[in-house]
Order: sequence, then structure tokens, then C-alpha cells
Amino acid sequence: MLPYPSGDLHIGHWFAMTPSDARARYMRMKGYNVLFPMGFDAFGLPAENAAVQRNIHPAKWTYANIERMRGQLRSMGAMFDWQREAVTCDPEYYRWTEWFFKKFYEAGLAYRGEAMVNWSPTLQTVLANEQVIDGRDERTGQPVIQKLMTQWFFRITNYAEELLRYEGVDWPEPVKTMQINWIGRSEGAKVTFHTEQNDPIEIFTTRPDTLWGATFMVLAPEHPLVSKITSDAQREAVEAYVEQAARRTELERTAEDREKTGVFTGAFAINPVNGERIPIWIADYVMISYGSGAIMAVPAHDQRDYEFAVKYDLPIRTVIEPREGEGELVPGQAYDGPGVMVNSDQFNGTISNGQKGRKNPAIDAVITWLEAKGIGREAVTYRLRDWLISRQRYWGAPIPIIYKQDGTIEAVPDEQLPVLLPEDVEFMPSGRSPLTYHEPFLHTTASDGTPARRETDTMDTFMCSSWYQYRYLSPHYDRGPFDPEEAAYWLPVDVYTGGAEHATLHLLYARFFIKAMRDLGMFEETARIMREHGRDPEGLFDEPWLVLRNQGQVLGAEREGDYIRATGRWDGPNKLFATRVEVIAKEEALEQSDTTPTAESTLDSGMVVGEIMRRTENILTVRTANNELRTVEVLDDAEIIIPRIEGENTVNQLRHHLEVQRMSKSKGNVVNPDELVAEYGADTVRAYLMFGFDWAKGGPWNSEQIIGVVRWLNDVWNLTLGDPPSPSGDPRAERDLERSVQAAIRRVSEGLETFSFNTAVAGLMTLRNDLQSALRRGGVSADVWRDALRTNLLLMAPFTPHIAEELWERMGFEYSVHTQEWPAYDEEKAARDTVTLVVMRNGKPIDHVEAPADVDEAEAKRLALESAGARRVLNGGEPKRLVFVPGRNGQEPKVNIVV
RNA sequence: GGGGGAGUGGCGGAACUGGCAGACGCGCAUGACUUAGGAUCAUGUCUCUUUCGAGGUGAGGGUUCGAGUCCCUCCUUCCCCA
Repeated sequence: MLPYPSGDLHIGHWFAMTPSDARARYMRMKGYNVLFPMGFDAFGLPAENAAVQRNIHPAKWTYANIERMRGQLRSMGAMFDWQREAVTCDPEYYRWTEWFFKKFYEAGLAYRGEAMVNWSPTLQTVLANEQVIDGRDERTGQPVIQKLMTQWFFRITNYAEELLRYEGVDWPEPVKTMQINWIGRSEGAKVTFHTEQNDPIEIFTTRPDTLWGATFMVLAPEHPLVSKITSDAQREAVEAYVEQAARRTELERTAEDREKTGVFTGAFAINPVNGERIPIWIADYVMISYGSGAIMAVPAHDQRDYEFAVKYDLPIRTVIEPREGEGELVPGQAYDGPGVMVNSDQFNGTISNGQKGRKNPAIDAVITWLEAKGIGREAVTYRLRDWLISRQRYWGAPIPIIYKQDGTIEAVPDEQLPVLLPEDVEFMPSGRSPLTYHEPFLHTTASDGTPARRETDTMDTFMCSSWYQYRYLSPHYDRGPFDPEEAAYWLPVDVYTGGAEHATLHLLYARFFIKAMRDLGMFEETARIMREHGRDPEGLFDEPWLVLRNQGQVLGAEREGDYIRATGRWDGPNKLFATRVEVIAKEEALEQSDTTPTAESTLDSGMVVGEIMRRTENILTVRTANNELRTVEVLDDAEIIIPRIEGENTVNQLRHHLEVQRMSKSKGNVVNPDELVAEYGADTVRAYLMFGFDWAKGGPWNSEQIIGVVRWLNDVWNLTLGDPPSPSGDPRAERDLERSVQAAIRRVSEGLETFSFNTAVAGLMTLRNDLQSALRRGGVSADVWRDALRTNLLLMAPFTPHIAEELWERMGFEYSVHTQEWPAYDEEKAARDTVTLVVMRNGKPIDHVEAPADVDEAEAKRLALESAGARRVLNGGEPKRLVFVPGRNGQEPKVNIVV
């Protein structure tokens, strides 16, 4: 894990990390040597924002946060190996981030290219897609435009094919599916059209079988040919459209429910398959960054093209006709199902079976023909684009590149790495990166002694987090990013946990990284050492993590807002100026139904009754009993009455409704783990987070149930330190207790193995219950009792490390509980002497009878038929059939009587 | 629109490859003991029925001796992509 040091540890960090810690502790007790490191993803924009807003240097802000978070992380009682801590903004770390960039650059995996980016003219920087909301910068609300800029990229697309394979890894299916969709492999053909002036336009299509239905072409507004081919008559309209398109975000442009727009360029192209002259349009639903930035439009068989054609009255020609039972042509819709080719010259009658690529006979035949004629060729494209890693920001790892006066590019020599971020920088309120005007940083010397200028862009922080697991192996190693000796011992990473929201970012980038590292020979020394020690390195450097599990998110709890009665003067039908606001009982508020202003009430007797849904300063949004929303503006001198708060009340004390949603400071629904730890103790908070939620799912926070964990720990404390049950043992009672202990070992171990932390804790609570009843019933000797308590503490150790250690010591055992061996499950001890045979009628239980544990089929059937329940159900008749289900995995055997 | 999750008591959630639905906990109810603490202890707690019993996992259908689990249709909701 590599958290961002945002300042305060969140309950979400506890939720993600403490179960993971429990599992690590369990594996350690199982005898494994476990590496459980921690570090910080310390570069990034929030630090720079803090610098601009509060005039604090990003480094100072970041390191102060890290220091604070280290303390908070320690309060978890996790077994983090702090000696291996890595901090990505430390030159000791980013030296190697730069080194990776350089190696990728030298191998042709990093390149400079043009891309459409979100550019904020006010901030003078490129923004990430996540920072752009509705075409505006989320921070300042100023418009963001699409701009073609030269940027640094990694050729992740080189690995598109390999990234689609997940050999030998145990990853959640949804994550794999998301990545596969993101990579978006499509099979088809590339076909070259020509304009009438003979300029080639290459297009990619997954449906070469519909080439004869192409009635027009569409170019992206940014396509380089646009200005060249546009006719004088159309030039003004085209230029206006291009400018307008630049102001829209990609999301807006491709939204399906949006009406398609476009402009005719005045130029025509020749369809190479039939020589037809077709018009060339531009439209913003075609993206320059996707494919070749040009499409052939087949309105009869593509919905977007269809809508476009209808709007601009362009011809629509059906070239695939469904046969009987294959679906039908629906008016107003494009047909994309199977059928036979028509209106397609010599291909008429060829079957298009709806499959993709060569598996479709029509596509197969057309591609073969295109290749023979030299018009086109078979091609595979990917939706995945190269990874844009440059950011016009200060607080990131510098890109170790210099630009010489002659226009050539040179990488910074290894011995000069890292290129250090200058610390004496000043931030302009514009947000422009200070690197762009920091003279000593900018000016440098090339290898031939000529003056040169440094690259001022820095790297995307996902770059830092793509390789951190290797730095954890040896965070201070200075001859490479990691020590091959350590790597040979520890790699590959066995288990990785994190949120599913990283599926197409971090998790994909890290996969690309290890594959690139492998291909650049960065693991060769590691592999050699592995072989020396008899380990086979084959396939160990293909994927970053063998097992991946996603945890869910703890959300803010839902809370009702205050129910109020506001009185005052109406200002229109939905707004009230309140002179008096009183918090009243919910029931009372719900009785009040209609609050529509009447002629009389507009003056001074207006009233709004309901729940406060939102409050911004003195403006309340109130939901009435009949579910209407009204605005109440509380006047400065208004009387506020809140019975639960003594003394004079203000409008700020009114509570508004909180939805179940992500925690954030601005919503005021943040749960502070420090406060919980102060109140309940770290062990209780750990155990509650593991017990109260399905870890993979998460859910809204609810502190009412934490009391169950408190009681459990109190009970364990009392049981462990209390008096043993009785001096003499009764074999039956002791056997019962032994079975309980064994069942607990099994449940807790299984829970930890399968990331089912809630059932593991439930198993511990069940053992507590069994210990309590054993104590109450008596018959357990002091030795057996002590042994049961001892096992209980061992099982608790991963979950509640502090209490387990304390009780372990008080019982007089040798330090430490955490270095003990995990108790072994003993099938024989867990076995029951007799079992309860379940008698069922048509799958529903009707009776239970005692049977020997090893009861066989014949005996079970006999016992079942003799049972009172069976006799009642059969009532003298014969069963149609008897089905015996043997007891396995601790389940009871069953006999189903079919009647 | 496409893809992927999820839907189980008043609540959080269990249920392994189809095999006693509701483990464990919260809450609630009744009783006990205390009436100084977030008490504690016992019993109960899916629904209907006095009982016997019957029904029950978003809705409807199907496969099966047997379905929360598998298949089909639909509804709701969350996430990802468009």
C-alpha cells in the first residue's frame, strides 16, 4: 500500500489496512516470512494547491502530513515494516522514477507526441480528466478547452495484446473485465479512401462488410486535412464549428443522447470499393485521438451515423438484410444484426453472421478481396491509448530530458540523476508551474558542452506508484531501483489489496511496468540469483501481483436533518423569509401536510414545516411532508429555537440531512478514527471494521454496533483473568470444549484465508460463547481450560494484537503471542461422535434423529423412515424415492423423502 | 445504450462445489439482579397459525429429489464505459 499523505488518516485507511494486517499477521504465525511495508505516494497536485492557497512549500506541507500520518498509522497496531518505508517525493526514490523514464526512452517506450488535452487558460496547465467537471475546472469553475499539445507518452499500447491475458494470476473478474473493456480490442480492416484531390484518408472499420453502404465520410474537427479540403464556400462555417468543438470535453462530444452536429466541408471522397463520390463532413462525435480521426459513415448499420444522416438529409443505403428469423429492419434505427450482403456488387448474398473479424464469412471475404486489390488490409485496433505522463506542474518527478539549441533531445546522463526539483521556487497564483520560470533549473549544458534547456514538465504520479513494490525491497539501495538479492528472495508479490476504483489506472499501469521492466532485462540479475538458490524464475516477472483483492468503501452514515417549523413572509410560492424557526418533533412535522402560500399568508403568516435537507449559510432547503422542496431564508434577527441545545441558538446549529455517500470534509460526514481509538481502543476499532462489514463491499458507517465488539473483548478479558471452572474434569464436557476450540480454529483460519474477515470474527465470538457456557456448566479441568484460553488468544492475535499480547503475558506465557505458531486444526478432535440426521420431505426438514457419525446410506434411510416426522408425512404410504446426502465438511447428513 | 456487481429479518451481515435460510452481532421484548456508570445475567425474537402445521431470500416463470445459490423474462440500485 502507498497512501497519499493528505493530512489526516481516514476511517477508510483503517478499513483497507487493518484486515490486510490481520491476514499478514496470520501468515506470519503460519510460519511465513511476511513483508508488510508502508510508504507514501507523496507527489501530486494537492500539495501544490496548498502552496498556492496557503503559501506553504509543497515539500514542507507533504513532509508535515507524512509525519502526522506515520503517527496515526502506528496507532493501528499494524505490523508495518517501517525500515522499508519509501517516500516517492524523496530524491532517493525519484532518482529511480527518472531512471525508469530514461530506460523507457532509450528503448523507444517513451516518446514525445501530440495529444488533445484539457487545457485551462486561466491556470496555464493541463488538467487530468478527473479534474474537469462539465467542461470546467473543478477548482476555479473556469472553462477548460481541448488543445493539441506536445506531451510525453509511454507506449503502453505495445503491450495491449499481452495486457489482455491474465495467466497465473488470481484477480477479481470485474477488474479483469474492466481492463479488457478499457483496452477495447477490435478486429476489422483499415481501408484507404481518397479525396477528389487525391489526398489519402485512412479509416478503420470493424464492419468492412458494410463498405458499400458508406454514403459519406466524417472527419474529426481537428483532423489535419480539414483546412486543406474545405471549399471556400464552406470555410466560414467549418472554422466556426472547429472552434466550437474545441470547447467541448470528450465526454460531452460522445454522449449518445446528445444531438449530433456537423458541417459539410464542400469536399468529396471516392469510395474505393465502388468508385462512388461521397461528401466529406466534419462532426465532433469523431475524435482525433481515436483511430485515425476519420470514419466512413454507414448510416444504415450504425446508429450514430444514422442519426447524423437523418438530421442532414444524407442518403441511407441498406447493405445487410436480415433473413427470416434474424431480426428485422426497424424504421428510425440502424440495423447491426446478422443478414446477407445486398447492394454490394459481387458480394451480394454473402452471409454476415454477426460475429466479429474473420469469423464472419462476409468480413472474411471482403478483407481478402481488399487485400488482393490493395485497397485495405486486415487490422486490429485498440481503444487503449498511450499513457500520457507529462504534467505541467512542479510537484512531481522531473522528466530527465534536455533540449539542445539545435532542436535535438538528449536524456540526462545516469550519473547526473536525479534531476533535482529546485526548492527555492515561488508560486504564482496563476498556478503555472514555477519550473517554467526558474532560471537555474531551466538552463543546463548538453553533453557536447552547448547550452540546453531542461524539460519543465514533471511526471504523472501514477508513474511513482507503478513500481513502488520493488522499492520496498530495498528503499536505500543506490545501485538500482531495487536490490536483486532482495528481489530474488521476496518476489513476486503474493497478495495485493486495494480499491477497485484503480482498475483502469494504477492496476493497469503497474502491469505495463513489470512487463516493460522484464523486456528491458531489469530482472535478469534477480532471475540469476533465484536460479542459484534453486528457484525457477520462469513467469515470475509477468504480473505485478499474483493475488488481488478489492475492498469496498466505508461511506458516511445517513442522518436525518432537523424537522422545523419556520414562520415568516412568503416571497413567491417556494421561498419564505423566516422570522422564527423552531425545531419540532418528526411526528409533528409529518402531520403538517400542505404549506402552499395563500393570499392571506403571503403577508406575515407564511409557514414551512419539514426536514432540513440542505443548509448554506442562512438558506435552508426544507422537504415538506408531501415531498416538496422549499427554500427558507432565515433573517438575521430571526428567533431560532432548538430544544436539544440550551441557551440562545443560531442558524448554524440547525442540523441538515446527510445522505449515504462518500465521506468528505465539505459534507461534514467524516468519521475520525483517532477519536474512535481514543474512545474504544485500537483493537476494538480494528475488530469492528472487520466484523461489521462485508470487506469487499463496504457500506455506510454505523457506530451503534461497535458495542458488540466491546462486549466480546470485555468477556474475553474476564474469562481469561477469571477463575478456572472446576478442579476435576468431566471427559464429556472437556470433549465438547475441545470440539468448540477446533471449530473456531477452522472458521477463523478459513475466514482469514478467504478475506472473509467478518465470519472470522464471528467464529471468535462463537468461541467466546462456548467458553462461557463451558464455564457455567462446569466439568472442565484447569489444564484443559487454560489450554482453550490459550488457543483463543492465539486466534485473536491477528485481529486484536494489543489485548491478545496483554492477556498472553498475564497468563504467564512467553513473549510474544505474535511469534507463536498458529494453532493447527485437528480433524479428529473436531469430529463428532454422533450426528443429527436431518429428515426432509421434498427438500423441507420435517424431523431430526441422532445417528452415528459414520452412518451409511442404508442405515440413514432406515432411521429416517422410522422417524416420527416421516411416519406422519407418509401416513402409512410408500415414499416415491429416497435421496441420501452424506454429511461432509461439517454438515449433517440428510435423507430426503420424495412423496 | 453497452459491460460488471448487488438485492436475504427492524439493522449490519452469514450460508463452502445446489443440501436444515437467517450463523455472529446490533436493536427490540419479557423476566432476574442491581436501582453509580455505554450496566450485567437469563429467555425469546422471519411471517402466518392458540396448537398441529404452512409459507418465506426484489417480481414472475423454469430445471432439480432438493434452488438464496443454476437458466429465462422483468424491476430496483451501485460501479465502469459510452
